[in-house]
Amino acid sequence: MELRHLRYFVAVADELNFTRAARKLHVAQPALSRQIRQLEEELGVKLLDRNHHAVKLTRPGREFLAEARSVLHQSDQAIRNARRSGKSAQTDLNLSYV
Amino acid sequence: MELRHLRYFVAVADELNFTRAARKLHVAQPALSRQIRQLEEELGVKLLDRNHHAVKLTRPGREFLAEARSVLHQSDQAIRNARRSGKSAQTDLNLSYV
DNA sequence: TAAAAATACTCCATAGGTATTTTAT
DNA sequence: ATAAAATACCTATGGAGTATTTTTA
Repeated sequence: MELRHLRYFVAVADELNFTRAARKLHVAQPALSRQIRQLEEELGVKLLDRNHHAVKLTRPGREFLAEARSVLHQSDQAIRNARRSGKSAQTDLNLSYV
Repeated sequence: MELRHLRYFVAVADELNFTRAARKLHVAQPALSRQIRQLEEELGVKLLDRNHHAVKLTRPGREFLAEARSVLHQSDQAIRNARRSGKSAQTDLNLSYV
């Protein structure tokens, strides 16, 4: 599993529509379908009910969605913090040269 | 950034040695080096000091390490929960057929 | 000079694209 | 008939491997 799977799943869960989600993600719809299927296969869990015109989260899907959002949020925070921390480390470095 | 970058970074941070970390990850050392470099480039932050024989975490690296571990832990939990949730959803499904 | 990381390439796995089919309304 | 997802097939990006070079302790 990679963050890409979580990003894609969250997009589909938000749209409840593969075609629209794919557009938002700037990928083709079949590519998105494949990644979601791959995720479900790796988890061994059906996350979405595709009932033709109506995409619906399963119960495990709803639970996984909350955790996926949380992981993505946390990884974004890690990136932000690293960039901030990098800048201040740079400042420290400069100071040590004064 | 993908989870792979975090897995690789944590492995190097644990070993403080690219060669050993690569062995543990079952990848070649140059592949590992590239992914770490890529991560640093994406973050715009040097995470590791490679001082030839001595790999050391930078300060931003130490902070990022804690968050990387946390993200990986959380994503593992999400996988576990999904599998558990999937099983119980299956049980529910069966029950509804009784 | 010996160790470890970085480079330079090559290769291939797989993410992604296009075209088409299937499905259910 | 239409809209949306799945399938089939192809392309190509980039992750990974091998061989080699660089670096400095």
